[in-house]
Amino acid sequence: MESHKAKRVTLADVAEASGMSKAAVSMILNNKPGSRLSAEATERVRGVAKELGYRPNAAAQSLRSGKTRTLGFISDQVTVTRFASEMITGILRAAESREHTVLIAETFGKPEQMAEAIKQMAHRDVDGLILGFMDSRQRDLKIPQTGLPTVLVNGIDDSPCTAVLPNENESGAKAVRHVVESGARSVAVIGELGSAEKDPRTYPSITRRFGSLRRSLSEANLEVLGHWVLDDWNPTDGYQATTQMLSEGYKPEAIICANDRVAMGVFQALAEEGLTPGADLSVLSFDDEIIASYLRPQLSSIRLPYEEMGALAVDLLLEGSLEPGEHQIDMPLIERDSMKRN
Amino acid sequence: MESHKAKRVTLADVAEASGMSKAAVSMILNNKPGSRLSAEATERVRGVAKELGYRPNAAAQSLRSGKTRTLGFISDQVTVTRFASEMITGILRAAESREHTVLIAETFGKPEQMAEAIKQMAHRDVDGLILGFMDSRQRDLKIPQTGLPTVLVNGIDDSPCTAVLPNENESGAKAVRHVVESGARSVAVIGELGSAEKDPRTYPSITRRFGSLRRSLSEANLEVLGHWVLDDWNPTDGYQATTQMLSEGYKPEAIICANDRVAMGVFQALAEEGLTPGADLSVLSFDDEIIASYLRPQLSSIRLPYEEMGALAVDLLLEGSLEPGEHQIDMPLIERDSMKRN
DNA sequence: CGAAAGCGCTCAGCTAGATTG
DNA sequence: GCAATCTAGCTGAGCGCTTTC
Repeated sequence: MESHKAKRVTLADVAEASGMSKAAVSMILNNKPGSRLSAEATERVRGVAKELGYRPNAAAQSLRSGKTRTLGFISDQVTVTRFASEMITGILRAAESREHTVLIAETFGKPEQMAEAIKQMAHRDVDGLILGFMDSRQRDLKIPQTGLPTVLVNGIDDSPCTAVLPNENESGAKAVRHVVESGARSVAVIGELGSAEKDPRTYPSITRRFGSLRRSLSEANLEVLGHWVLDDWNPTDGYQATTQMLSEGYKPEAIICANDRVAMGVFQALAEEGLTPGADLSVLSFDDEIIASYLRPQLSSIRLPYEEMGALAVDLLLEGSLEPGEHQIDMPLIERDSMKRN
Repeated sequence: MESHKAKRVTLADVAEASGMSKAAVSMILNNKPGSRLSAEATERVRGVAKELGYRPNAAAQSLRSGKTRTLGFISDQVTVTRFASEMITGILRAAESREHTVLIAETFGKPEQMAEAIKQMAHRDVDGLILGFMDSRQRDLKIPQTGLPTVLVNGIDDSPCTAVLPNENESGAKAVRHVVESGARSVAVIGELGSAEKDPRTYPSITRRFGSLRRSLSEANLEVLGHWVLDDWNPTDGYQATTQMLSEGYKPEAIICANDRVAMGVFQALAEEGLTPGADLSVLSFDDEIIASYLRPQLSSIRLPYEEMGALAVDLLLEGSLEPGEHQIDMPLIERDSMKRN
């Protein structure tokens, strides 16, 4: 008679069924080096294990070994943009290839929940911790000092730590170069953020993006028709700025937008004036959100490489090379149809 | 002399430091009912635990208790739309309020990886499993029979199981009602999917959405100016269908779009003809993706309630009420500015 | 290749002393 | 004065696994 509860198969069951000791079975199933077990026994144990449907108990393994083969990912917000999703994908891919699983938590945009989330992860004894910041405006991360190996993604902190960031220090230069190569002679920049640059720590990405842009613009052989400063980066903002620019008589051959959402607004304003990106003028943007490919024509954009960033964070954690410092990842230019070839 | 490795504080340490037994400390820290320990002792133990920075070892607890307080979430794809993110958010919120953490995995769109992912979760002994399907076209889920309590979100399977779905059986009716109430006399439906309805199991949502639409349309006092069947649901498809419709001379007072991406294309085509949604005619859509609020004017849409779906899945799992069957969640109408008031 | 010792924790069961009838 | 009952806590076994010896 079987017991009522289909008890889970344990190492001991396999050992008994195969006439071996638990130790031997353990060694075989983990193919430990240094063990000299007969091929015949190895074969037999493997067979029995499979037949019985043996599955090691992770809790027991962790308890014994002190390693959980688990990574923790805490996001300030699993937002609505593609960014969180791609970061998760990158993390999952990298973690899987190293045979780790990932625990996920979110602070729901409330910084004070960070400590709680980290405590949860510590309780779970994750082997490493990834802190992802979607809303990169956040400041004063208040990262509790656990002993956990930690890497920040898309965020920086005052305390020395390992961080992975997009290479915004080059992104503006890349944009300008692309515009120059397209043959445009004049350019307008739409979307500089009014408050953003007051505190570089608050908006590191934004500050760097525009810093790079401005430096490159001043060196390039381009007539700069002005910067339009916005309060926010939504389509409406881009729409209004563009409408105003057009009404003031400016006719730039190229427009560089702060991001794709403002570019969407730019497209709308342009359309109302009968202007078509890619044909009448060039539009280039940053981020490469999903809407970039929805626009007509499709928008060329300099991509935020979140998936790569997530993957790198995992590699850093599992490679053990955690000296404090920044790792910058190239932002690739995604060429689509919004640039006019002159 | 302290040992070199700052050994982690265990229950035994707290017990010793407070002059109690491990059992007593365990009871106190877990405030077990039925135990009658002096208030004084309770106080003292709590104090010592905090002072020492005691943190229970989750692996040991799991091993002993057989419960991991962990839920597994496997997604077929952590896509680029808002859906996966919202589902995760819902799951995280619900799980947190019940003091569970969540392990996440993805099949990267490869159905054959589902078995592997589930095995991972089983190995980790999750207390429950949530299978999320973003790409609801998937068929033949091939869910390995683990003994794990499982709920499907946005997917159905041949085997009897608990599933959470959006209430698409009413979504079409809701749309038609809203159009009728707006005072429109004629309507066009853009975006019926050619292949979708051949197999209701393959696209349950789509099939139901259009089933509901068609039933309601036939009962409503509306002139139906035709259904435009599309191959896919991207902006380009909506754009082309609308352009063609307009060129054939149709002038519906309202357009119902299969989803927001299609609606985006519809907006583009309308704009080219000088037609403004909300002023010249009504446009209503489904899903309420992020782009719905980016469009000009903002798009009214019947929302896919992914966050609620995720949360319900958790509740179901943790409540233990897992009879096979479907739980349908209302799809709320998000009113914005694309409906013309007649 | 086996025996045995735990990893840190929880749970059922026990006990020593204080209070009652 | 003594058995019965409480009070307040302790003991020990063992979860399933890995790792000396």
